Amino acid sequence: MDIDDSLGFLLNRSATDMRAALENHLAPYGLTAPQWAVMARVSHTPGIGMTELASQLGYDKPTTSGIVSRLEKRELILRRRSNFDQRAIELYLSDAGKTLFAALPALAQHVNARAAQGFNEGEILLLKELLRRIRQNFA
Amino acid sequence: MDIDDSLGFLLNRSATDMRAALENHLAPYGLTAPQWAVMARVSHTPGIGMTELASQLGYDKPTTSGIVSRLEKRELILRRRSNFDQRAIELYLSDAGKTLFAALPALAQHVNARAAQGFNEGEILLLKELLRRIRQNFA
DNA sequence: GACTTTTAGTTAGCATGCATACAATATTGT
DNA sequence: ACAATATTGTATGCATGCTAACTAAAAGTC
Repeated sequence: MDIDDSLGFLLNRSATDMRAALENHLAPYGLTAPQWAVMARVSHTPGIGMTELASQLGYDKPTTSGIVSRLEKRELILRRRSNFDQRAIELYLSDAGKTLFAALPALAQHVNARAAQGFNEGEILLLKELLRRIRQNFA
Repeated sequence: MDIDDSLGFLLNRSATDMRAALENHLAPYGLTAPQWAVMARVSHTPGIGMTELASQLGYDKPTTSGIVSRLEKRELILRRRSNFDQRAIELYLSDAGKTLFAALPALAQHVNARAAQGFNEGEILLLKELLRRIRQNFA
């Protein structure tokens, strides 16, 4: 049995390929895919906390904290202490972060469209459904 | 649109989940998934070179070289200079490596079976086919 | 044969991602 | 009120996985 016939290999490679395509578009802006994902979530939900952000991204907290720290160092994102819970922080895009994020073309759509080349609508939905079931089996 | 509805997210997460399950089984042996994959390939093709190994695994050469180095440090794998090409190396499992690899239960099958729980044969084949087409779109 | 180009592999640097351990604050139980 | 517990976030260490830059040896060109 050939290695590139295994489900794990195919999942790994297709995920990596798709991510690489995304990062190709992000490179001119100096962003990585996870950084872009963080900015997208914070842009969508200003004031989001670290735990909720990590949960939405599917990362653990240390990973998410690290990505946020690198974005903070570039002054694209702000950590603010919550007034209601001294442990919690609220995340916001800085003005520079908002400007940069607004300047990004519709990257996700573009990469998704490329991934879906040659597929019909039903096939994509089916693929997503199968992937969700795979995840369920490991939950 | 929810983030966990995107194809990229689903691919990434299902690949990570499956890999985590594999590493769960590998942990008692002190191996990671890529390390196991390297040992499996070298076991299958003794004397394989670094470039060919990297190609089969879908990694680049520096990544593969690093994984091999960590296995070599644990004396599970051997780097031998080729007699025909002074640049090339040939990879072999050490005796300890062979013993360890032989002691591993049929991990891939086990994890694959778990991933495929609730799927019929056709669905798995279809999923693999869809993933191959995704990869083609980014090739 | 000398020169150029390829090819095999490593080194260095960076950003994930993970597990573990920790500090600080909130919450709960009594 | 106060001790035990849970929760929020960070620090650390490690193994990927990538790009870019490099060395050494082989192959092609003239």
